[in-house]
Amino acid sequence: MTVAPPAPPVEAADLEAAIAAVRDGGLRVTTARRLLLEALWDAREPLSAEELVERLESRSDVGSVYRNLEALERLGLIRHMHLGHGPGLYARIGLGPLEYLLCDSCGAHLAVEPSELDPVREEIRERFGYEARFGHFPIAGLCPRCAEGVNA
Amino acid sequence: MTVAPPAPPVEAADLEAAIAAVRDGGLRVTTARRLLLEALWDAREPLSAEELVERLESRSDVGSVYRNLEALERLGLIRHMHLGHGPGLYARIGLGPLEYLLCDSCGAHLAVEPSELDPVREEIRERFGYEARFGHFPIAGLCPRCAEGVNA
DNA sequence: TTTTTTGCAAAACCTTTGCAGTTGG
DNA sequence: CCAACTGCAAAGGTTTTGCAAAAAA
Repeated sequence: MTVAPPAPPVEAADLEAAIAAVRDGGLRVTTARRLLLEALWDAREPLSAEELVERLESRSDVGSVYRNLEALERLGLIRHMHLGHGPGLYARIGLGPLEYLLCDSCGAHLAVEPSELDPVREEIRERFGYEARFGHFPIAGLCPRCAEGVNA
Repeated sequence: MTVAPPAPPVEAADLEAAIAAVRDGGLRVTTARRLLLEALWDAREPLSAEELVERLESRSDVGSVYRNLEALERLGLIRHMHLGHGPGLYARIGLGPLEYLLCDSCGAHLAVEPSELDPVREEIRERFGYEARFGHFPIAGLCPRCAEGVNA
């Protein structure tokens, strides 16, 4: 699981477009890849490699899934994120809001449009020169509910 | 490795104070714990469990080190953070700046005082109600150098 | 003595890799 | 046909856990 997306993201409109992008990328369109793409394009939220394997009903294996996830990410068709501890989660580019806030205490996470975080990003850019991105590692902290509670 | 510090942080002024805090916390002051505390109090930067074991010169083992790190964190004497992939890093409360910005591309990280991030935190609190903390999971993105480069 | 803690070893969890056989183009 | 890809199985890195022996109070 590499850290930075090695290619500019590509939002494939649908499964067909994604398959075409695989072919255009010089990769072969195999059964394992087609099924993985289907699972990713059907998903309503980011999924772990293991969850994806389950959805493949043993028509592929973990090793191949990881290799293919990496390949698809290199093509810029999908991305992965780390919402707290636990396995990395994968999603097609274009699935829902793209950036996250995570609660360290209860694990809840809030998905938001990047534009909503632009003021925050701007503040960070001005002060530190960093171009912050919260789609891979989220903003961590306490959600409103937990911030009320006993927790510090 | 739990996510949220289960006790209010305690800045132990020195090793003696830390040892006292362990005793006051109802835990026994064992050789393994004393050595671990020494390593943590000698450290100039956050260390992984494995690095700590090395510094213990086989006078303790990984299992005990993890158990004791968890215990010390529960007491609020130390904390841990995740700077990118790789092992978690542990540091005594009070060691250097407390919050981080991490570069997704080159892995460099910038440690800053919490007060420097207060405006950012404020922005986030106003918009989302989250109380953001960047001492456990850092702000991720691109550092000034990498933001210049080819990388997106 | 009693309870906590240790060291060791095994396992759990997530991910990567080597390899020989299979498949897409 | 042949390079790319697959499934399997083994291993890698990090962290957790069971247990009998050891040590703290």
